[in-house]
Amino acid sequence: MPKPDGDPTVSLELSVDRSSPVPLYFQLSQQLEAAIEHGALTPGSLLGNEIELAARLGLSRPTVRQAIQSLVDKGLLVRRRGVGTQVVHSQVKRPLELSSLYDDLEAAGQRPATKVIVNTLVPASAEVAAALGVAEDSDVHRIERLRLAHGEPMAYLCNYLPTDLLELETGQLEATGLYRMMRSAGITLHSARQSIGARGAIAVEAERLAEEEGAPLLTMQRVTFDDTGRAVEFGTHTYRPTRYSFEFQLLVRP
Amino acid sequence: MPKPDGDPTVSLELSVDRSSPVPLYFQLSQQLEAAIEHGALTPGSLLGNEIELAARLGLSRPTVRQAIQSLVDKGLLVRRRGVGTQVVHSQVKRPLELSSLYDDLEAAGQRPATKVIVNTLVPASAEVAAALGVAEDSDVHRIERLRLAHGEPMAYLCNYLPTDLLELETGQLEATGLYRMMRSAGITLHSARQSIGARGAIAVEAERLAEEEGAPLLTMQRVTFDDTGRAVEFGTHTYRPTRYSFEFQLLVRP
DNA sequence: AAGTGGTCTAGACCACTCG
DNA sequence: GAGTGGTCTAGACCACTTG
Repeated sequence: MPKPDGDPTVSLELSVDRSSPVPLYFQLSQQLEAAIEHGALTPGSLLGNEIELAARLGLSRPTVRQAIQSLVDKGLLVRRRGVGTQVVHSQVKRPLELSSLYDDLEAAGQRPATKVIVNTLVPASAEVAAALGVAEDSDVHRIERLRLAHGEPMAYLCNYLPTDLLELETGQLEATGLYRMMRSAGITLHSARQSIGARGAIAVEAERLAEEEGAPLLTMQRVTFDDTGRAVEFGTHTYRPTRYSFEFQLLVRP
Repeated sequence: MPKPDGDPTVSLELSVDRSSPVPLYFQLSQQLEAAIEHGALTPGSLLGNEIELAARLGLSRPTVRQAIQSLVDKGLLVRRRGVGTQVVHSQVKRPLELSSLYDDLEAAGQRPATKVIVNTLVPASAEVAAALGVAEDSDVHRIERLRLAHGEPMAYLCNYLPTDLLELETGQLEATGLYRMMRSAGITLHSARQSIGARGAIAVEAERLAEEEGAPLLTMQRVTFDDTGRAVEFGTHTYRPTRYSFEFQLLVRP
């Protein structure tokens, strides 16, 4: 009698606090995620059916489904009709979900060291104006930062921002990071349009990054939008490929 | 009396077919997406409240919510409590969602021309064995392909696959593409772990891509997993950065 | 105060998978 | 045939935003 994979029962300590302001489905999904993360729910194991799980927790089935669905969307669980819900077993799960690509978005500037080289207002070039959706030659913030790791330059970041969004203090930029500052200013980030490429370093880039002219560089351009569709940031970044690469996990949409 | 933005009413032809096997929420989300795409729902316009929409269509509110939620997940709509549901206005919406990164996953090989250079079995190296989760020196498929655009080489793709998954006919590979073949073989793709970087071309790479030695190349490595967590493909790709870059849209998770 | 989305319930029937 | 997830209903109360 071959078991499907792992343990079909769930003898897990799950409970919800109805007096908490945290939604019930969210409490459940957090507990399940934690159980997966620290191994209480092993890869391939079945979760037990939704009805029984709902009964055990005193929840309705839709609430339990909502919790499970959020983990399916994260790629941690897989549902199969007629079979059940299983924990995905993918090698190296945790550390790879939020990696550099998103990390840049989430915690830009959080790295060991970031040095602000330029923080000024400039008239928008045609390219910048088009990206940010502002008038050409109107003033925009221009920030240039050097990111260091272990004392070595890793990346050179050049960003443009509209002037009416937030204050950009150099000290805070180095301590807090750009994206965190935008969030604190009440900006709700929604999406970003990215382009990743490569090219040989021109003289000034080579000097900034302690490379030689013509050395391969990894490049990234990004325009970030808030939830009203307004462009809130345009960035042109160059990375030393020996020190940095983009690593991330991609979920295939069903 | 300043309107929030756009038209707060929805005078749209929406209807569902209850005799169809297509789920009601999916019928609705498709119609809404189509309306957004061809401009019937303009960016910034409000969708009208869920209750009224449900009543108008003869659906329950949860069903309408499910339809709306799927479009929120795609980044096409934004919900604000106390306000309503609005169409996001982001510049260039359609063509950028499925771009090269996913395109590679979805339709690899669909490009103007793909030439299969190598299609053979080889013993797995340590790196390949680790990526695919097979024993070292056990046989694996090795495929090398040259991708051309307008007669010029654009990328060189080297892929490894376990032997027990599918047949790999060279003709079909050139006509259909690797990912399509995997799907046809009943493999449900789930996620991929990617790494994008850059480096100078070594001699053999330079020759393949008609570049010079040391020229900057864009590189991508990927391991793809099916929904059981099994590694189904490992690929090492090199791109000519003057002909190819990775472009994609990133949604910020709430 | 009115209107919106956010959450939740307690059922129901169906489609699919598997033994 | 038994068990699973997939879909759907008709309500309910709450939290938040806005005028």
